[in-house]
Amino acid sequence: MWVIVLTPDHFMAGVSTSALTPPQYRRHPVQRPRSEGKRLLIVETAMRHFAEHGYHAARMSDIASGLEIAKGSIFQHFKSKDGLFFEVYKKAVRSFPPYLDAPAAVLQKGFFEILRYWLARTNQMLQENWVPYRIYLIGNYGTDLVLRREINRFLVAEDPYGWAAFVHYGVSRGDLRSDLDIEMIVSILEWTMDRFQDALLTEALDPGLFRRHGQVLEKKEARIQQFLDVLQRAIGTATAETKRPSTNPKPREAKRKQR
Amino acid sequence: MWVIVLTPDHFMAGVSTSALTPPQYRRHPVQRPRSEGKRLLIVETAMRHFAEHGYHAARMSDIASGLEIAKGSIFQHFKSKDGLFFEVYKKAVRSFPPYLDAPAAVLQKGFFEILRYWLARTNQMLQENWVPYRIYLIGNYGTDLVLRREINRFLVAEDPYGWAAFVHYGVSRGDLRSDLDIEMIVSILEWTMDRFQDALLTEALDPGLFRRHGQVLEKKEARIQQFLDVLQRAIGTATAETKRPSTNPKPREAKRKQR
DNA sequence: CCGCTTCCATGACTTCGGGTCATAGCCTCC
DNA sequence: GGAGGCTATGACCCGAAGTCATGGAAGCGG
Repeated sequence: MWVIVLTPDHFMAGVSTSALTPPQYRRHPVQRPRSEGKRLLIVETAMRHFAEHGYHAARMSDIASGLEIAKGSIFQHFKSKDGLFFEVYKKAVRSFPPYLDAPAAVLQKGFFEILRYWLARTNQMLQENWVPYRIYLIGNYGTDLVLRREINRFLVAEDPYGWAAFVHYGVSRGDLRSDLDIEMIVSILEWTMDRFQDALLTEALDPGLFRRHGQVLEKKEARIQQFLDVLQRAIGTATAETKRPSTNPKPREAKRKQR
Repeated sequence: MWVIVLTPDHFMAGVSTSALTPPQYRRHPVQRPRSEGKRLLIVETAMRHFAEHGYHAARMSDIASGLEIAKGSIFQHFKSKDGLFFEVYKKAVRSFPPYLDAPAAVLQKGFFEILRYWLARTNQMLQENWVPYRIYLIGNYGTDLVLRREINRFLVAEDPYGWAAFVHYGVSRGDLRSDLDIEMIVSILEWTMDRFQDALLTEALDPGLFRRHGQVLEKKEARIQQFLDVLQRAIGTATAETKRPSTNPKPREAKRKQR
């Protein structure tokens, strides 16, 4: 009944196109090298700018002058500011490691220990690599709904964290309940992990962006433990083992019974 | 080490001030009636506009002409577009019912049944009242990070859904685990409920904004059930009862044993 | 009833930044 | 070396947020 005004499909036509248009150059079978290289340069510079200033405060002219090219040139590579940011966002997100990219030793320990591994590394990874994380943050919470829509489509399509594979791994190991829709498990994980990591991250990246959790590193370990405990109960099988490594556990073999 | 560029405290000075400045009028003890009334009118009109067009596409001039006043006038009431939207957002969010505002009959049934009650009503409430919900959506995902920051501060301060009280209620009834930090429970709930409702809502409000969950009403009931089941395991006590009302249950009394 | 003060509405004006376009240069291939 | 089409350029446009000097209205003291 009400009118939803969202610019329809053709909105990001420029963006998607530029991403999907391989070489439609004349009859050259080879792709023009310059073009791709330039695009990449622009994306890299733009990423820094967006990360430093946020989406709205970033100026196309600054990005251009940072590259010592004309503003207009950027618009020949990327249809719009939105389009450029979208490319930046994709690049940033693609640089994140999938969950299953943990060391073999960690992989063996099972689903929740893998989660713990990544959560514990969150801070470190952030500090080594803050730019893409900030882009991720900006993309998720600091743009227009229209762009957000496009971003979500991308996330669904690419699943950069590899949730699907990871959850299947967990289910096949018997670490995760098999009586739930996979979809539901993935959703729950995405939602909570995103926000939990945001909470961990933004204490450093953007204090005050997210609610609560005022404490510092001391409690961090404990918080992660508690969070994993909750998750384990929610979607894990009742082996009740990964849950509390009371002090520091060793009995980790029985777990391999593979459901 | 890296530079976080966020306009500092004085950023929304105009906004906060305008909200916090009661009557500093001359020596009239009474507040000027005109001013408040006008502010309200503007906020109401602006809310419709923002809801219909989104944040960026909403034009201050349209809002003004919708009210048949000059654009400049709006800027005398609200320092900026951001400021106006923030007021709109606050008004929208304040109009939502707290969780504990369920009918007494529902309240008796315990924490998770209250959740179920509200989830089941989500669609209905949306349709009766889509404007503030859309404002909520826009505020959460469709603005700048700077604004988002302010919004979060507001949400923390006001807790419009009354999570704190609601969770305490749940704990005191023995519906919720008491071995977790209250903070953790509240966070988990906020995160998942927000997103779950978003998923339910945006199917209607903004298809494609959120990931997955393609199905329709048929499955909705089942999804709610599954979601509550997961939540129950995660943060609920093991009374294991609220969980599965197998078909359509009647035995709802035993629950009152109050832990 | 008159001047005075304070608030408020006005709309023309400024500023600023995203996006455009005609033009010129350049590269590759024939 | 000529032709055809990519690509860079920067002056330009346009739209929208935000400003400001002005005039008017409403209350107050006398």
